[in-house]
Amino acid sequence: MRAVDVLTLPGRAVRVGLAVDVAAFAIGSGRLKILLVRRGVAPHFDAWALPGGFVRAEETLEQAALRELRSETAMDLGSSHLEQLRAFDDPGRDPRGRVISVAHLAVLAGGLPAVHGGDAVTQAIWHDAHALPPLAFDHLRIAEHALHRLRIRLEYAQLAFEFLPPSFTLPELQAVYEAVLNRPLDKRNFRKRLLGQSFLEPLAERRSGPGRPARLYRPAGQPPDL
Amino acid sequence: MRAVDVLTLPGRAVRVGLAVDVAAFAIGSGRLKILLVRRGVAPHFDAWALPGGFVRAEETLEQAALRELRSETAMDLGSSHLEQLRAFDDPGRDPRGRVISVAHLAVLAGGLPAVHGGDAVTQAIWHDAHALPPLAFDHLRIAEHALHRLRIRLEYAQLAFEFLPPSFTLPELQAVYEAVLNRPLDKRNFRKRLLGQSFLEPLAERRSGPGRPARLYRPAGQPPDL
DNA sequence: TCAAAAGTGTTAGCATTACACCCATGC
DNA sequence: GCATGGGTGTAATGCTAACACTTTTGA
Repeated sequence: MRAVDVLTLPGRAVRVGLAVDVAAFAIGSGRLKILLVRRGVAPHFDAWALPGGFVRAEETLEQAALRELRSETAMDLGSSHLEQLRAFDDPGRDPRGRVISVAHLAVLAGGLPAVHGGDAVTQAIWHDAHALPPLAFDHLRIAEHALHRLRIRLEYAQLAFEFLPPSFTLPELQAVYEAVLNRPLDKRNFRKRLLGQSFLEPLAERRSGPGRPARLYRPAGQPPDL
Repeated sequence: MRAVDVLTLPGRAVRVGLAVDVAAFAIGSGRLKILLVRRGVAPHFDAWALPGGFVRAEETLEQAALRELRSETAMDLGSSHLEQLRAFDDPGRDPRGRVISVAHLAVLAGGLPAVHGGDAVTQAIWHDAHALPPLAFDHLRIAEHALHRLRIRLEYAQLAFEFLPPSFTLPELQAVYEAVLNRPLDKRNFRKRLLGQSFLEPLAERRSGPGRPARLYRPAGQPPDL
């Protein structure tokens, strides 16, 4: 690949800091959680924030997002869903000067992965996504934008599956919808709607526990196994 | 405001070129048009492209988009709709090196404003948006993304009004929908749907021409005049 | 046999689609 | 009076929302 720092730009072209921030969601105890870090450096020392940081010259925005998640929270996104939201560019959003941040939405499968503080961060926690504390920079706006997009994707794409392991029961899927939308749904209507569109493929096995065992499903359109 | 080029970034932080590109749409002859420029400089000399260019240190993304539109096509967006789409960051999208472009969607009111070539551009034209020629960089992807967003906004927000002058007739509004969706709509169903949701406020006047004069409307929720 | 959770149908209201004729004006 | 485009209603269909009991298992 071409060297990047020799990029020749027109005279007045930008020397702007480019950052990424990530709103990472997961489900824990039936509630929607968002990943927050406590900043260990200025500016906004000790404030809660979304994980994120500056993009390096040789990486894509997505790679930067993955790297920051790993270094700040010790969490590996693996094959989880990651999508770009938009750039936030309010002048004054960063007291250090002109920094534009490209926000991302991540969705973690299968509960709350362990996280802990790392580079430039003293803590990393999963916080209730419907009751956010004050956040550094414009991260509250970013988090709200991310939640909004998440809800749209839930209805519109099949993003709910991304919160779950490869196979799951319908009550588990319904719990995801309820956690993200933050309201209860009718069981019969939910099943009718989800099974009606053929996004789901029933599996032979069932999941047992207390009560009647539930049928397992997986997202349709996958090869039987791999 | 703080000086920007003295921004101190962590050692390995980015020195990436930051650009904006604009997919600007308008309606002409009942068809959806998109604004294209013919490049007068390398790279992609002489190729068609979306208007755009590098962001300067002191401006926002939106200001950069407006400035590039003005300097490349001599078009002033005025109070027209402008919204950000997303950042495009494929490594290799620009042969000069690492350049990330934040794409924007613009909607022009009241037909096709005059445009002509300007800085670094030999021509500016309104081209049929449903039959795009090959475009420089990844601008075809950007244009398709913009068209997709435009269609979503049409149904979901009230973006159709942005193509029209402050007051307009229902047949004019329907023509906007038909141009953007690129298919005919039923007149009765269209009127029922639009008048049912109370987005429209009827005005006293009518617009005359050949045939029966049409009632004028304006978007609801505006003060009576200003 | 009891507790716990999974599973199952019907009805009413609402939105969407398809479809054809009369109305108001200018020339 | 005729050409031009604006304006109007109804019936069928599909989707959404509300609602309560039975089934299957483990303890």
